[in-house]
Amino acid sequence: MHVTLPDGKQLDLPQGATALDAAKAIGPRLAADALAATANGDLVDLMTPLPEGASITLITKKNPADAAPVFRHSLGHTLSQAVGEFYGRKGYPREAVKRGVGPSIENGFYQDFDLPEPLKEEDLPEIEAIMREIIGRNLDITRADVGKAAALEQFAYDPYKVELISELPDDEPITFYTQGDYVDLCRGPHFPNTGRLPGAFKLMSTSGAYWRGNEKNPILQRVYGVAFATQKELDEYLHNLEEAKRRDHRKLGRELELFTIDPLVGKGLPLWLPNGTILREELTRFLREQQFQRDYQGVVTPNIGNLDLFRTSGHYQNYSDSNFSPITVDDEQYMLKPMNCPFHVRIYASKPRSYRDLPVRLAEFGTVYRYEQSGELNGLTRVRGFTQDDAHIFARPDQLKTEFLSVLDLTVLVLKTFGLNDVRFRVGTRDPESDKYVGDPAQWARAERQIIEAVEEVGLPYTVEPGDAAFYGPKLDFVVKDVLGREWQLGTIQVDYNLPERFDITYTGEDGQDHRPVMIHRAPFGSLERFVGILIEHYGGDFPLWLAPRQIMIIPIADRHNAYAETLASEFKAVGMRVEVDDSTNRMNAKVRSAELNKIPVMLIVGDQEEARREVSVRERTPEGHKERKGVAFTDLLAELQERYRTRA
RNA sequence: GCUCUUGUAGCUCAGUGGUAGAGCACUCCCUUGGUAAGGGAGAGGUCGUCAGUUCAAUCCUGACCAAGAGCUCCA
Repeated sequence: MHVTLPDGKQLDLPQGATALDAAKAIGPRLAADALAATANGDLVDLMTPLPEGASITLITKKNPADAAPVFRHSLGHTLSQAVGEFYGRKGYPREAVKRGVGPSIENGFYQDFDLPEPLKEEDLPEIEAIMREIIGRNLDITRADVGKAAALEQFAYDPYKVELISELPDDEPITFYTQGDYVDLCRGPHFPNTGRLPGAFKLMSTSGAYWRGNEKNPILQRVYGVAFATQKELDEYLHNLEEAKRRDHRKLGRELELFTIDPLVGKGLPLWLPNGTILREELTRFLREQQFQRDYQGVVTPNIGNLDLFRTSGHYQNYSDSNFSPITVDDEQYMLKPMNCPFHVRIYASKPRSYRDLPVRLAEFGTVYRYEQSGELNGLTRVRGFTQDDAHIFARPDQLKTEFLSVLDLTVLVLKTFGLNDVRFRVGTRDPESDKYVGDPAQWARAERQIIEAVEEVGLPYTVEPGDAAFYGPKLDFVVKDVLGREWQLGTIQVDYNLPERFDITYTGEDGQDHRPVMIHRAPFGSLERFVGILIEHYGGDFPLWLAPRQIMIIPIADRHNAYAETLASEFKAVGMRVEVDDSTNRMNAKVRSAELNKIPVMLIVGDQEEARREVSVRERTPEGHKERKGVAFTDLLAELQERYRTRA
């Protein structure tokens, strides 16, 4: 057989040769340094026969990060082996530890176990130490093909492995990987020797996980680890974790008094405190302005509606699991609204519509209620009652693409305003295999095509995810990366041919006949709760001036300056800015510290010098620390801050 | 919803089978100060809730409530 090397050279090798054979054929140094390889772009290990004619590259200790999924997988095995030894030392037989799956994942690996007694977090350092011992033993990792019968016999004690093996085809060989006395059923790939595994790993946590992810199955104990090619990367990762903790919106939400969640009110039902309410109001004001420019019309609809409304829309039938139970009043049933669209459809239907009226764009900051599983609730990012920046566009089919593009444009503008420049789009399309979708497949295909055309026109990266559509139509989700590189799903745009059908809404066309409009559902923020939660973490609580709940703190140096401070404050208030005077009996240093801790972006320090000349001394928070300007004329500063607020700079 | 962990003052957290402590925040007094903590005093808790064991429970047991991590889910 032959393989092709990166420089285009062909290499002749005996049949069944592995990447290690290829490396040896090139040179002994390379063979000694090799860790893994790629064949036709896929990661492979050094022990597996290469496919005939493959283009291969070798991964060596010079670029170990390229083999990250491989060493993470091998570390997973090493974890598995270490846990076996850990229970062995406690006196359990080796059969007592049963194993689920253990793949490599982003940044690390995990392994599921069925253990004779639960593993505690305190045990992790000891297990990690055993892992390092195993690495120190320099065990060769070998690969072997075994027949199905022999495989079943070898793992007879482990029902999970038996289940996995049973499902493999009868005629194909089953691969085992062995390191020392540890053997596991595994497809690979793996490192050639435990001694080559990087030391930059750490066991992080344990948790429960259902066998094969199905909640009807037994729960296994999962151990998570992170692993990198170098200590530097591991340190960076751990530092980012710390940073994420520091920015946690639940923590900042409490410290900055943005919101609270009170068990007496109900879980998943956040209370917006005065400071958080300012954030919300600034966001809605911003979006209202943008929507006004784009000819949206505001509407307001109630929080509950007749059950028949939701029967007609299909929400009652299709989402029965995640609706709040209906409320019976007199002889009628009502439901808390899980979506605003049925109400907007009825507003559309409230009068005859001409083709000249379309598109009709109805917008509402509408609060909806969904019964999320209690384990899913999380701060502001996953709640049971939330306000969508919702709008529904009723358009003629020929207007769909223009409207869709205009919505995309608005969305990109919104995200850029918050410095969320790293955006990708996810097109959720229908899974032809599934029957959860309603409507005509031809219409689906048309809508999917139009979405993809629109996204391509905008030129931003996108992926297509079959099976990710809503039941009534394809959708486009926006996924942004925040400053820490974490991905968040924000708003969504959905094309809907179904609801107009279900509610039988029409418009009169040029031809005098009734025609069916198409609907676009869209929410650039998604929900205000979630968006604010993400913004808190994105900014780490350091909001730009226009969003900051507390914009300006005036700090009199001594209390004889309080009156002057108050006159300045009233001028800021007159132009609608949020200002306070710190007239506490603290010293100035403590006042500065307090304003810093409260992340107030602008501090104005006023003493004798400032008062005499109607000046202020400005201290502003910056990402690097702070910036001071002394002897600034107050009228200039007022104009400057007012302009920054107005332009949302 | 499931598994595990946690629940002590507004916040962060010590602690004990004999009904509780620190720091910060808060209130008051002194201090009138120049860019991240001046000093002193005081107030503040049914130790998540309800049962049980015990002479005695914040501590042990159970149930419930809530939170956290993970799994499953997300129009």
